Amino acid sequence: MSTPRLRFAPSPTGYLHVGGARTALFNWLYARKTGGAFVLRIEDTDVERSSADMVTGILDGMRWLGLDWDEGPEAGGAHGPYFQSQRLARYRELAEQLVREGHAYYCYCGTDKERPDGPAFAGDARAAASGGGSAADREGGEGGTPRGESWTYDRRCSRLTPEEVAAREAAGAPRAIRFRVPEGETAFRDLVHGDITFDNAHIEDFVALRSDGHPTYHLSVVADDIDMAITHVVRGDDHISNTPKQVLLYRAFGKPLPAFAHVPLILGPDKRRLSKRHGATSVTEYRRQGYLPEAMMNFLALLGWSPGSDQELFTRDELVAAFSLEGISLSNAVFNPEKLEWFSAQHIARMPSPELVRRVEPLLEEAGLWPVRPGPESPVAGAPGPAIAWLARLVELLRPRAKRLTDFVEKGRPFLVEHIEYDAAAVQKYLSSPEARAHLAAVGEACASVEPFAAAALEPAIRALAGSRGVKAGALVHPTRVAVVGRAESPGLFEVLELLGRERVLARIGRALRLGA
RNA sequence: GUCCCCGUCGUCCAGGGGUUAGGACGUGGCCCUUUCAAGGCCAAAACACGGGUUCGAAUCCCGUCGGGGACGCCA
Repeated sequence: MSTPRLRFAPSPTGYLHVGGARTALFNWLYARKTGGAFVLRIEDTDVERSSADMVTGILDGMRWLGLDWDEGPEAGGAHGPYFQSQRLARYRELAEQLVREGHAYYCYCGTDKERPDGPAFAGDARAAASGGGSAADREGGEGGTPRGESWTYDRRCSRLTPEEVAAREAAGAPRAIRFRVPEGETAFRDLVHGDITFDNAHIEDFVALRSDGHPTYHLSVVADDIDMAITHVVRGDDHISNTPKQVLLYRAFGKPLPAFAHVPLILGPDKRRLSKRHGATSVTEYRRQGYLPEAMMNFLALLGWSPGSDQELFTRDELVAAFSLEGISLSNAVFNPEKLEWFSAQHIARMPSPELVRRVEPLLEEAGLWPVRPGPESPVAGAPGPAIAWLARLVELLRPRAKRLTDFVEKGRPFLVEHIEYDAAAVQKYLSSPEARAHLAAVGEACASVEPFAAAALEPAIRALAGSRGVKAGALVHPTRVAVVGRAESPGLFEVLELLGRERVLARIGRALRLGA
């Protein structure tokens, strides 16, 4: 077989959500693994609900995740255009071809609500589900004999005489094009689920071209997948029941079927399909929350796919190397934000320092914390080397307890502002007693003279001081921590002191001493 | 309702005729420790149910139940 060609075909009626992102990821992984092409196609035939902003958002989300496409918007390609709204003539041509060849017919029924005599259906699924419509009702109607037991369009327009057609055309009745579903069964092989067979009696004569000339989903995907030479259709399980219609279309066009692979859906904690009401579902939202894109990719890849081993942490390249369609699981998966956070922490822990600094810096800038303003208490003032080197030290100090990039902003704040805020509870707990304040004052004196002002010298000095004062080191450490960062938690105190520098440490201890005086 | 898909710890995955049913997240405990994390160790925690087939079933078959999805001139 020629090289694989895969595609991700979102409709720009919303942002890129995690389900779509994972579908895109599986397609991308397979394309990259096999050296095939990854095509991005925008399915914007629903003019009402599509918007250019959504396209931009989806593209941004893809880029953030690192899912680059070989053909599509902004990339071009030999099979364009890649916006369905620019391919309308092609769909019409194909729809007319179907009619010409007897695979489809004109339908003048209009939509359900447009018809004065109600649905032209042997039954109405929604009404029946809510208690309406008996079997007797269904079978009585004019021309309405149910084919099989499903409630499908009664095909009344397929039986129109030439005179009736002429009359409707003369009256200027809007017409859609409906596909004529043949008798029999439609089967296809799914790479994930195996062979799947549908009785055609359950497939209705679906609309291929709307009366406004726009194609429906079934026509446009098949037309595009044929024209774009797509070899593998990897998409959500929710498309399984659409597939027989599309298979019928491929046959009517006389084209070979692509390989289908339907991947399980991503569910919310309530086991229902993940949606807005489950909270954050857009990829952009996770980006905003500070998750690393490589963590998101890693997490998403393992939702519904397994390498067959116990390995969980993967780099992008490792995923590409390990990926295979055989590892896709059969059952739906619940999205677990806590595990995502774990992946994020793990990827932060493994990221090379310069890269991590490069990611943190813009967030600090956005928060107005970087670059630091010049001044006597500027954190980098007394520090050796360029400011970026100082930032790298800060990032390394914070790294072990960072789960997201935003943690560097929040936990880094005391190191980047001149006047820190004091947490009331921490002050109350560690700085309110006279003993604590006396200890703190003593630490201040020690800090004024210890040489060099580095963790390696500070630690023995402060421990010795604790010994001479007859207390445990903690009795000095805790008040000092609160004094210099304003909180009860921080990285190791001695490293904190060193990074802060003598000037700022002494200033903050002095201020803390005056705090409740 | 009809059709389709699915069913291993709370969650994500491994296993797939004979295993003490494995790993990870989360949870609990312990260790480390100046705090908080991180890290290390330990623990609790699952084969939906019922029939077959078989010497033997979590694994194969059937049924039941449960869950999900699709039934638009949405995609």
